[in-house]
Amino acid sequence: MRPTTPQPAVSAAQQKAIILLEGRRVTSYDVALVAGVSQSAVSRCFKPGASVSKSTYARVMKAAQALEYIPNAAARSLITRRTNIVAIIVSHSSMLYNPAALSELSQQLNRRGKRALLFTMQHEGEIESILTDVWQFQVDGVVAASTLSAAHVEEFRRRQVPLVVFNRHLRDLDVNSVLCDQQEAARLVVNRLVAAGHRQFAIIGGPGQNSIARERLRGFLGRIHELDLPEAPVFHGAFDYASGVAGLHELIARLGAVPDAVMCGNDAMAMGCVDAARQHLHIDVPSDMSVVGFDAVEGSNWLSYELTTLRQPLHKMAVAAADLLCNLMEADGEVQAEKRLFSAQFVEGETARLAASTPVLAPNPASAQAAFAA
Amino acid sequence: MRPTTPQPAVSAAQQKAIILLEGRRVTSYDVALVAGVSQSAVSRCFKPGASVSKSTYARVMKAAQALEYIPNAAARSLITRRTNIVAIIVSHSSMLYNPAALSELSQQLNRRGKRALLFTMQHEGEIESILTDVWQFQVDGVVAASTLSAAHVEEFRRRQVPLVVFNRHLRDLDVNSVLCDQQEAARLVVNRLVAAGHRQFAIIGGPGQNSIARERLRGFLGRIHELDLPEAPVFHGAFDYASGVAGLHELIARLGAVPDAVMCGNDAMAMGCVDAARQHLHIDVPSDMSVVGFDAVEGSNWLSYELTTLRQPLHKMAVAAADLLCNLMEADGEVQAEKRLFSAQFVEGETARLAASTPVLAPNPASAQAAFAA
DNA sequence: TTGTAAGCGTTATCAC
DNA sequence: GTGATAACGCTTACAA
Repeated sequence: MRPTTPQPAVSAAQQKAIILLEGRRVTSYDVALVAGVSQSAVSRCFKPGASVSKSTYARVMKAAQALEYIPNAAARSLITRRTNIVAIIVSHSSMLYNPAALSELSQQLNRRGKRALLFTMQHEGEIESILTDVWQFQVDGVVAASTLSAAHVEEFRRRQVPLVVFNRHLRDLDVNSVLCDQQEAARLVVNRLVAAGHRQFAIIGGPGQNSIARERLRGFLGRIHELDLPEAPVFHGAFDYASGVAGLHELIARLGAVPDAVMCGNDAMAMGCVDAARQHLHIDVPSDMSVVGFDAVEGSNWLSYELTTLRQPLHKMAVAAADLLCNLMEADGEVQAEKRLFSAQFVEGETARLAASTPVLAPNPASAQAAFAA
Repeated sequence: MRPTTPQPAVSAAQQKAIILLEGRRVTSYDVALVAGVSQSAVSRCFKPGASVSKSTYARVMKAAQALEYIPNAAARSLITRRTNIVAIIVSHSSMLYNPAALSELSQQLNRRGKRALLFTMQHEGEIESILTDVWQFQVDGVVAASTLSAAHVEEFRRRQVPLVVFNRHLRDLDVNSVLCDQQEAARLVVNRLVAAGHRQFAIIGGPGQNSIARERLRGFLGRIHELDLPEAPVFHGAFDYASGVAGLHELIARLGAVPDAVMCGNDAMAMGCVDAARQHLHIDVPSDMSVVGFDAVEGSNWLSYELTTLRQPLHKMAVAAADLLCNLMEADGEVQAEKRLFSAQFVEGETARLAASTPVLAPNPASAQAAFAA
């Protein structure tokens, strides 16, 4: 009774020696040689759901293991036209100030079998060279946590590369996006503070070229205007702690008085503002002045601050972005652009005087006017 | 006088229509057709330093621009055996607690024409599937900011994939690494505190499975032992703020007294410790107790903390890692493994009582003994 | 189920 | 300088 499985044509050790000698990498052809099957049989064994007999599969896998064979993704993607790579474009600053978003995104993509090619952007100008590389690498899709021009968005469409914009409001552009409603959140802050009796506001905003900062500012100012409150001075900061410190000093100088509340474009600036108030100016926060931040970053809830701030549902947003992108990649055709809008959650904290937790004023302008008319 | 340059065989618009119709991507062959040259001429135009005549180059580039042609990286790397991709393997936690390191690394690689394929690791177990993908994508090199086993390191060697380990001390492994001397830094902390009269220490360490945390702890304990100081109780935290709070409470309970100084495995825990001391236990920091952190993260120098801590030269380290990796990729052969060791810088801050800024005790054991003997 | 052979889109070699 | 032509390592009809 001799074995039904034929002896391998070449021993694994022998073939491995040859490969090492020739200085090349292990290919499916090597595995085929050792397993005594055709090269295409090897290929089929690595394709889930292909029709291969149990015995061939076993022989191939044994040979593959012996040779430490791993399929070459470049060769595969050349023919399949899929790379399993998703590009993530992210600005340097959002990486430093909001690492959680990138971390969540990468994780959600991994979970769906995609790997992330990371593009970090220092200046707006870098976007061109980044996009060139994005096209070169033939990524399956892109998540952009950065501002894109209409021309760029159009190029994505022309090249048929699925794009999801993460937490940037691209006004008037028909583009898939996942975002948190920054204006709504900012308006909510004003409403909550007004309900507790604040009237004179001051604002420490983020960088003017940052779309999130602009949306937040727009929300603050719009709501203040709607409610006919005194004009609020604005300091344009850089999203860092020092801007919060400098901002408070300048705003008080400009107002000639301590405002009822300072609303900040992010938490780092809010913490700078709180510290400047307490330690430089001996203003009691929140008794004499309220301070509100944005983002609920690591550290905002620590005992020394317990900042009143807003939390974006980053986890949900990352899941939504990954889902949306994967759907687009499946569909492969033209799909109606979709925008998924999330709401930030108010974190009461201890740096703002607040009324009962249910806001007296409704969060949207129409019903707010109704409330006033009544 | 008719033009010397022949008319294009096909107009760009025409060819573009065909491509769109066939639903394929633009290839160098399309460009060749439009430019009226051979495909290999097109290829040469995109290879820097190839020999092409001015006029051919111009015609090719014009056609390429008209068709929005970008070379396909997969096809290129199939033949050149270079992908221009470097994998960065980083643990989830170091991404959250030290985003600057990743940011610097990605930047330095970009500067050298490499793109970063990001692998984030939640649990140690994921390393296997990550490495499988690393081999698949045929990356040119890997920067690992995570612990690797000897077997993994050996696999890198077998597969001839250049590896640089970033800020992990892989004991007894012959592997290229760039790291900050955590033990030296920890010993320096003890020295500085002892010089200012502290004797009874307590330690809030990081997670036991984290190599950096272990090194720091080893440094603290080793120096305390060498100096014959009272035994220091150790609390094992999780690198987060809450561990700092809980740690201080438990350490005081265990000691039955307030220690002279608490040394922490990172800044988040140190800030938790400072807050717990000041706000829960009404211990004055630094008059009644000193607290020292590690890493000098964003926030450690804010007014509410002004933490005494240690700064790793992350920028220099990222540059060194990128340099080292690029050299390895050039060399392509066996090179003696290199370890580049950096020193952390002491940040005096305001949470520790310190003597004159020059430490009385020398930082290394040999000379310290000499000092005692004298 | 399995093997043969034709691509995928480049770069590299080598005549001309 | 330029154009054939042969790789690179894989997937996928198609035939057996």
